[in-house]
Amino acid sequence: MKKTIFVFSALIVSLLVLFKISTYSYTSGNSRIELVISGIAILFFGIGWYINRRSASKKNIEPEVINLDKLDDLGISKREYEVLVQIAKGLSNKEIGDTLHLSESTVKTHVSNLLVKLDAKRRTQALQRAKELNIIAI
Amino acid sequence: MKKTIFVFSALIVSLLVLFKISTYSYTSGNSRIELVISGIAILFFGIGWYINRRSASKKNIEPEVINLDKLDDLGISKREYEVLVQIAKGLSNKEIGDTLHLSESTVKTHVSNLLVKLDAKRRTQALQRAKELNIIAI
DNA sequence: GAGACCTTCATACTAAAGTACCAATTTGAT
DNA sequence: ATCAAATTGGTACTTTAGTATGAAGGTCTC
Repeated sequence: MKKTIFVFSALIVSLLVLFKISTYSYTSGNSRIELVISGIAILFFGIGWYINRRSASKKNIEPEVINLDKLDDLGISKREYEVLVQIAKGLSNKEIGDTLHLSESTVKTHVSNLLVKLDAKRRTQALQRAKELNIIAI
Repeated sequence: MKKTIFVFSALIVSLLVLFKISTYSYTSGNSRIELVISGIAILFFGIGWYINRRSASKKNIEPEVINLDKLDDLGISKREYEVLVQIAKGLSNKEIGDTLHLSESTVKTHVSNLLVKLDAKRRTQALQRAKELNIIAI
């Protein structure tokens, strides 16, 4: 985010400089006008490239957009979802409890509820279902 | 993020307009030059956008190719891999035995070997590792 | 404020999963 | 043909996972 602002600010500044040069060349003859035009062309080519790359890379990180609306449909609560994410990371109930500051007992409760809501018998099946429903990252 | 890009783009456009107005006052006769410059700018912006989009979409066509060569590196046998695939489907050891016509005991042996070879403590962690290594489908 | 959830945790239990051995075939390569 | 690895299966055991049930505090809505 900060980087984006920085890059755009730099672009604006360079634009300012380019236009300043262009206005100079008006008064002192049209000798450098081609240079200015090509500079602007390169600059905007870069801008177009950059903007598209940003939006494209975002799409690549999460090709299937995580559908958080489905969580409501399935009745999965916020905390339960957090547990689900940790399951996907391959953690045990004990480890999930440590990372989320919960007792193993509480994690078991959340997992049990998740299994019912995802219509699964095991946590591995829950992961499979969650992937089908696009509610967790691949 | 998109909003930020939009705002900055709008800023650049307004800058363009401002400079156009300012240069009008300098040389009220040569209004064609600015038109040409801004036209070129827009054109190259579009070109940059388009080219990047082409290269980005090419990458998307083959997002994650399953790397079966890594199976050799990890020493995972054919049968073990078949078990791994069934684990990814969310099946239990008993169910895997039924689908592959094996005893649960044999499945357990394969799973245990898989866990060692994938450096995992649980089958869920094995799935996570296998996904990282691109040896199973997403 | 009563009811409906969510969150947290506990106990006690059953069911899987996983480990550590061992052992008999089968397959593949040298 | 021989040797190593793969495949299959077993027993006995420990560890997780999952179920059932209860309970208490918090939040939000009607």
